[in-house]
Amino acid sequence: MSRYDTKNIEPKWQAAWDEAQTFRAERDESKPKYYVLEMFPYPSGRIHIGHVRNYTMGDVIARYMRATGHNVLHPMGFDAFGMPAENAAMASGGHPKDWTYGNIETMVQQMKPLGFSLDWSRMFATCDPEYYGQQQSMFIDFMDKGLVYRRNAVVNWDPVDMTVLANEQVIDGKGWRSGAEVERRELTQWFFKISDFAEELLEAIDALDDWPAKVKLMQRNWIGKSRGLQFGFERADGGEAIEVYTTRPDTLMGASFVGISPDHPLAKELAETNPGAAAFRAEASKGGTTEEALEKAEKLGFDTGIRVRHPLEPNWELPVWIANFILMDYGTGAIFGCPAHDQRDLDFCRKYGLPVIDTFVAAYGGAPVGSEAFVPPKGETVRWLKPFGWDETATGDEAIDAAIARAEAEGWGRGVTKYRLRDWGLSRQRYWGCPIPVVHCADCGVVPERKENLPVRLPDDVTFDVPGNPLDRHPTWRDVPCPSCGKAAKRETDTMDTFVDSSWYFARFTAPRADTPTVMADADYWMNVDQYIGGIEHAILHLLYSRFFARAMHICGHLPAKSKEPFEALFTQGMVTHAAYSNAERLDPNNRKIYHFPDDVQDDGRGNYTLKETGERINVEPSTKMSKSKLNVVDPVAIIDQYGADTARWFVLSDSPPERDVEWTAAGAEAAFRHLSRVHRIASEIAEGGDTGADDDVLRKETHRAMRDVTLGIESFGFNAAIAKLYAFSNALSKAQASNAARREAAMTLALLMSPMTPHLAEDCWAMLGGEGLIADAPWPVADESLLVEDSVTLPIQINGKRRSEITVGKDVPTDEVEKLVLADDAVAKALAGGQPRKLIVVPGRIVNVVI
RNA sequence: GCCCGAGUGGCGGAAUGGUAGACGCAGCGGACUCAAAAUCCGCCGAUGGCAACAUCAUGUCGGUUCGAGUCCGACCUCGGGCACCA
Repeated sequence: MSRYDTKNIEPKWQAAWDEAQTFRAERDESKPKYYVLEMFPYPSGRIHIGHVRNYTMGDVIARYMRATGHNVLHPMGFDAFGMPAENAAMASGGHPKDWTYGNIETMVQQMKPLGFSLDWSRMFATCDPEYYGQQQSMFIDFMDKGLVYRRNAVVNWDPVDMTVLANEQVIDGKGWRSGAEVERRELTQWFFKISDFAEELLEAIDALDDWPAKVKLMQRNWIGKSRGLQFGFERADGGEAIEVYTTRPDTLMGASFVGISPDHPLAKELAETNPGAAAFRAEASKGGTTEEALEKAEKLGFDTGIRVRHPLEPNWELPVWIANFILMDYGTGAIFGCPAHDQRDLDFCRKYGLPVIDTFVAAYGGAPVGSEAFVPPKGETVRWLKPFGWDETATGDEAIDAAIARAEAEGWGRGVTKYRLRDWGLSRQRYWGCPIPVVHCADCGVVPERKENLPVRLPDDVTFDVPGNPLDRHPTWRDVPCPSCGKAAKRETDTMDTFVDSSWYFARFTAPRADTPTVMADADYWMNVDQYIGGIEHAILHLLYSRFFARAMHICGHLPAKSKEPFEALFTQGMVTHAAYSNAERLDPNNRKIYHFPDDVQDDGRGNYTLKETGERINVEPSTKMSKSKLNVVDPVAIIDQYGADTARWFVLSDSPPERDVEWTAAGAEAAFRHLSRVHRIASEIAEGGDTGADDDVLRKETHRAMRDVTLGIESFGFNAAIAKLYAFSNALSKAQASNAARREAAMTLALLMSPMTPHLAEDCWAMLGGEGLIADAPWPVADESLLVEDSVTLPIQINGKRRSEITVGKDVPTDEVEKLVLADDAVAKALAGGQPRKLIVVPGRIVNVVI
């Protein structure tokens, strides 16, 4: 009998697939195409067990689709630009390019033993000049179509290192290296006009039938369409009116101040002459730029002394405050505050002694606002104290419409639709990214590079010994002639956000070596991505940017119209977690937890854990996100070495539903290996021949049920459920009392059904059992419906909703027959005690409920 | 702070509004063995009971329904995102 020797089996079948070029994707009009894509990895240095899970899911789909007659495209690449490469260069002195390509090489070598059905011939990295050069070419196309512009925007500025910081480099408002308090500073930056597409991106979500509802909801909320009133507050001093936007114009009679952003033009103007305003602006500029930082910061205000007139009551004057919580990017950068119906405004008014005016109360028994603002849903009917154009009782929505109607009728305001979605700032003041292909000329202004000069390559001779962007201080790269007039000019030194790189890689995979961004015939054949798989953390930005990019590419002729929504179906998978073990007896000198490697911890079998070396007690933190600092990272390379790739693949799919997190456990991996060994043993026993009985029909029914259940599991992304059925089928097969022919047929079916998950094992079993050719080329088994039909069905009987008995009836017994049988049942008769049921519910084929 | 999810035995989880706990892990018992490993067989939510069985049980509290893990409302805890991490 042959042994389940993964170190021999797995490389053997990988070589066989390579030899036959099984997974090479070529256009073939005779078959339906299927494009399956997993979000490509960042080349961090080693593959992670989370990658194994992500790519295994994609591989199951890819292999299943191949088996069901599709021409499958399943490519792989690397999202290779980004900060870690520069950080590594700063930390250990190498070059980001060497670091990145070295990591890619390592990761490819780690991925190949996993046996994914990838077309490696299409691989690229976004830092390849052949890729980013095409991206630069598209950037110029986007410029031509008016999809790109420059304006000022705020960045995190480290005043000590004199450099721009990413949000993750700002820790508690301070620069990660310098420790200096971060400032918000304006810089001229490049933007994509994604906001022009806000309505289209919102509406098109409705048609994304195979996207998770939660992702669609998050995107809708992110785009944030709102209807409100825009109007100007006339200034008492005759200065220029202050335009405000509000989604609650119905609360106008409760206004107690007008607030403007510290970045509002009026605030800037005041700061020039008013030292108090200047000081407040400086104070408000401290801290990071994230919305979270702004929201959580203490709400501060500065009374400008300016007064404005209330639009409905000209004698009513409101103070104008500069407030640090008002965003210049949203609406007009100015609001009116209504403390009675907005908690933030209420806190602000209580703090600065501004009045609180109720405009509506609950429909019945409403009390005035105290320390909590009254903010009912807009659809709820409330009683108005100060209506202006609607009834005393009305909903918020009705009042909002009426307020807008009155403002428009009287000519002092207009209803407008706004979106929360802001334009996409793509400038990064960093080296390791795609250079923005423009030149700044004193005479011609901003001039795009000539396409024949693309790619604008990153220079190799750079150093990272001082903070800041090396491109800025690289004279021979930076100083170039103007592409238009030829005079001395300077290259743009900003590079592109790495989200740009990942916003079109899926399209590039359809023609990865082309000397244009895409080739229409290839894009038209392979697009769209039929199944996209990745982490929920990309639910908003990456996916929204990609949806925008696909539209922009279509406008520039790089994608067909059907690809405006490039991802037909989306699946968001969970993380792989692992218990972390922290020392329960001591902390490190900084009062932080001390973690230990799983191998250094021992378990007494009763839930008590100790450190092997010292016997110290250990706290187990289950299901913890893997991280180097917690020493709970599982290395796929070690798992493959110990158990083989198929065990790793099987385990990451088996233990949890794919959209949820899965916890890696050593015992679970061991169990997976034992099961795969068992399947191999069963197949090899059957291959040796011999009958165990004559119940062929029983086994055949089991076999076809397995076909149905596993197929359903794969198609619905219920991989864990499919695997549970495969366990059950394996058990049935090993116990089957049947002829060798029937067992061989069942075992071959088992191999076929397992082949998407454990392809090497499946090939080996297939070969042992006399299967023809590669199982990777074999068609998917289809269940025979006639073998799935059950002759009789067991119905549970509930009495008042609690299960009390059951009856078994033929599958076609009519409902009135079932009722009679139920009433004759001992438990039912006893419960009825001679009386009649109040109600008798028969759900055919499912359940019976007797209501007494 | 705002937006979106998730909570079921000792553990991972299963369950088109219809028998809660499939399948796996751990544990317990047994077979095989000189012994062990491997393998095979059985038991396995809690409480009470010899048992039949009964009661409780899907984060908490309420609601809809003949029937709720599943639908609705509120809350608690954990996780993802918040526009320069990828």
